[in-house]
Amino acid sequence: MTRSRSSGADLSLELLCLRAIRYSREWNYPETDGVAMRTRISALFSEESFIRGERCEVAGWVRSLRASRNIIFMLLNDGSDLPGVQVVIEDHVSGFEELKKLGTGSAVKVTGHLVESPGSGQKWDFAAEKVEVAGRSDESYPLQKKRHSFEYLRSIAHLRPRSNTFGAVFRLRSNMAHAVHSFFRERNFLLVHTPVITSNDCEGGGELFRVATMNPEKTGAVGQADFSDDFFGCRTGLTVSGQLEGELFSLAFTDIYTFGPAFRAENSNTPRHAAEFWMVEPEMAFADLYDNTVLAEDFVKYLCRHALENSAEEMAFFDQQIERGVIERIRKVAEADFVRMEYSEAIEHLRKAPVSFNFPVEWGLDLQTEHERYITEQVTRRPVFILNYPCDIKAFYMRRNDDCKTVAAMDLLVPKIGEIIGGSQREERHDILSSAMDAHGVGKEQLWWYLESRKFGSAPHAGFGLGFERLLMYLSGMENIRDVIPFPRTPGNAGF
RNA sequence: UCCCCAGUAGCUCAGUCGGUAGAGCAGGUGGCUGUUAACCACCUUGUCCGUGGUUCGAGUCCGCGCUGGGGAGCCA
Repeated sequence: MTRSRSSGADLSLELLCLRAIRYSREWNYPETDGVAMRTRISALFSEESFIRGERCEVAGWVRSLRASRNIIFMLLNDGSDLPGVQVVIEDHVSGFEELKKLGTGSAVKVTGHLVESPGSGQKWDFAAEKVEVAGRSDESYPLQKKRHSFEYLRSIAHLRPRSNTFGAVFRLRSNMAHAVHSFFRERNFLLVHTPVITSNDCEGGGELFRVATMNPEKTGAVGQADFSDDFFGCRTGLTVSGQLEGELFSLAFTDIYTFGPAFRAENSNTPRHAAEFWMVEPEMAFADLYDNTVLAEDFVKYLCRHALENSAEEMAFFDQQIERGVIERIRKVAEADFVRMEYSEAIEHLRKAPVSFNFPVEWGLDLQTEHERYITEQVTRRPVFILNYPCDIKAFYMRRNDDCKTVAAMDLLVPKIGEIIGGSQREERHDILSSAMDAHGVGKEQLWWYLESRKFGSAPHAGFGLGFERLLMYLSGMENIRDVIPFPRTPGNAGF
């Protein structure tokens, strides 16, 4: 729907496209009476021809409607921006009396033009010449102009994207997904789509959802089922991570990343966990743990800057409605130098802490949420990498350090959220990886290919995983992961 | 999965000491020449989450269950 023409484009192709658009426009909108095409509301205020008052057509859903005898004010939103546009309908417009009764949520197309608004709430009005009702909204439309609780909005997930908050959240989500790709593309990382269905259920990342075509009512309990007769001929499930396959690609394309869904069948009931979520997982060959922290720091800062610059309207909304000061908080992260701290040093800080913790602090034990938040909120007061954890509390694939007590793991902790990134340098030495798999009880029969990658040109490599939804929570101030996922899956919830 | 809290009209919530159900908003009707969560008048709306118990009587007290929220664990 762009109205500007790129100069270098293939002209004949462009003409074909324009003709196709024209045909489709005539098909879809036979009564538009010479108006070029539908204009997105966000484009209305940024293009000079519309500001001069050129006639055009906007289409969207009614957010609110105020009618008096001779005039109707209709707030129209098409999802392209937060405020939408106020459509002013005067009594000469065809169907005026019927339009007065139009319900909130109705879908309408309006032909008209921008005029400067004499009112005080907005700069521009859209003066209607013609209003077509595409779809009326029933009087039971559940979204009201006043504030709803997020809990209630979750129960109407089919309609909540039409609310201000979720409009902002999902525009931010879309922008940040693009930012993830642009960050890695600028650095010449290869995007790899790792499989969603996997046969290795021992990646260390929690319970798998089973994938099968067999009918459990006929074959009995899954534990007794014979998977050799099933579709894949073996036990399969939904992936918990694309990392292992990502490593294989990094050993061919050097720098790669995956960005896709991951699934965990854990019975987690917290505001930070979902059964289906999206992960960003870069992997770099010929890179060590330090390189990994550099990439992670650049990545997080890039994403913060991107949100502030490219979702400024949404960030201003979050700052006002969701979390006061969120813009300043994100700006500080974008400018901060992240701290790098050894696990052992973190333990020392915790032992010396003038506060008491509910969980014990001792070298060899994992850091609890309360410990992580103390470090990043009280000790460093900025994002901090915790490096080189004891091997016993980390996954089998992490590289054993020379002290034989720690592995080259890293967690990035940020104020308010805690862990936002987890990663490591990978064990590239065949014999050490082999014994680590034995020690962790990881089946080599299933992961033979992973182990074998260490036989043919194995190289030092490192990578990390960033939970995309946790990033969105961090950027927006939204406090429940269910409110940054379009249709969230959590225990007992897959209804939409 | 464990601990704590909550569930009353379509939504947000009030409901006193256990005495028989309320407000605002939404919706409906009418009014209003420029509104801004419009305003004014009138009107409609209840399995008080379910279930069992205590009691002359339960929205209110007790048990169990369901759902939601917060915290913890698991983790991203």
